[in-house]
Amino acid sequence: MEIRELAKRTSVPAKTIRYYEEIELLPTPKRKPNGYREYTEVDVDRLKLVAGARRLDISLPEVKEILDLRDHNVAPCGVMLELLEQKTDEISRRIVELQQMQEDLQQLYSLGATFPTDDVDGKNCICHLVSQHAI
Amino acid sequence: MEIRELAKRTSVPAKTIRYYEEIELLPTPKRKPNGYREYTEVDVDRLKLVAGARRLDISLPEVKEILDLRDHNVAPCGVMLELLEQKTDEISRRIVELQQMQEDLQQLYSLGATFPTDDVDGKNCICHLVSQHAI
DNA sequence: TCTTGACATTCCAGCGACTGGAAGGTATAG
DNA sequence: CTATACCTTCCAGTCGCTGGAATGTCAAGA
Repeated sequence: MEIRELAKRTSVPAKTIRYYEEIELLPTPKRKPNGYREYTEVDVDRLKLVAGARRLDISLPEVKEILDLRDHNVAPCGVMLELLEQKTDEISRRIVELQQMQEDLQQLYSLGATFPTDDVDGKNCICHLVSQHAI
Repeated sequence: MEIRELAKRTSVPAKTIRYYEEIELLPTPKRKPNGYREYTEVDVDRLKLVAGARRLDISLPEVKEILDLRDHNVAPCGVMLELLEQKTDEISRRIVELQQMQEDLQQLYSLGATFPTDDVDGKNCICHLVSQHAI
């Protein structure tokens, strides 16, 4: 199949597929006589793994690690499990961060909304509150 | 004051200050006879606003918009309030996304943990689950 | 006076994960 | 014959810095 069909079957844009090839995440495919890339079911499988992992916010270097194991006939399941656990932790932390930021934003908003909105950076301007918003 | 002190007083690295100048977020400062940048309290205030906004995940183009208003003696408070509200919404959405991802990860993990970890991409491999993990 | 070290300057390159666009080739349908 | 819908390559841009090289400046200590 040509790149367009691979793109369709994996929901990965053709542009992105070429990019993955460039960074050696996907092997250089065979070419048709006209120079077009030609893919097989194996490529579909491989790219589906990449796409699934990306949806789980697994980075491309991490995906590469998994694929490299598989390419050397080493089962990557153990590494994948570890990775998923690690991602879960990362995301938990990120959620906490965002919730904190959410609180900060809302607090500033409530306070700032009581101020006049025509103050060019006086002390009663929400901009002043933002300036003072420390770490 | 020199760049080092401005950096210290705003907790913004000197490198970042030069970068902000390059993208015209900060004005080109006066130079001392030796070519070193020289800053004043006005610069401290301006940079504090930038830093505060960045901590609230407000993008540099958005910060620029705010500063441009202020530079033209237009009170940016209204725009800032809108921005904070918008950021709150964005972050809410992001939190929901991450929570969904968290669930997905945990589900895959639990299921995958029951599989053998020596399967080179058979159907009983967590990698297979990841491949099938649709949007 | 010399040297050391801690600053300063500029410029260039890289991160991550694409995405857009230009310039050109190819295949197919009307 | 042309329109269109693909394909190809290559270069540049996004965002917000950050690192590093090469070079200059300044103050303090031996």
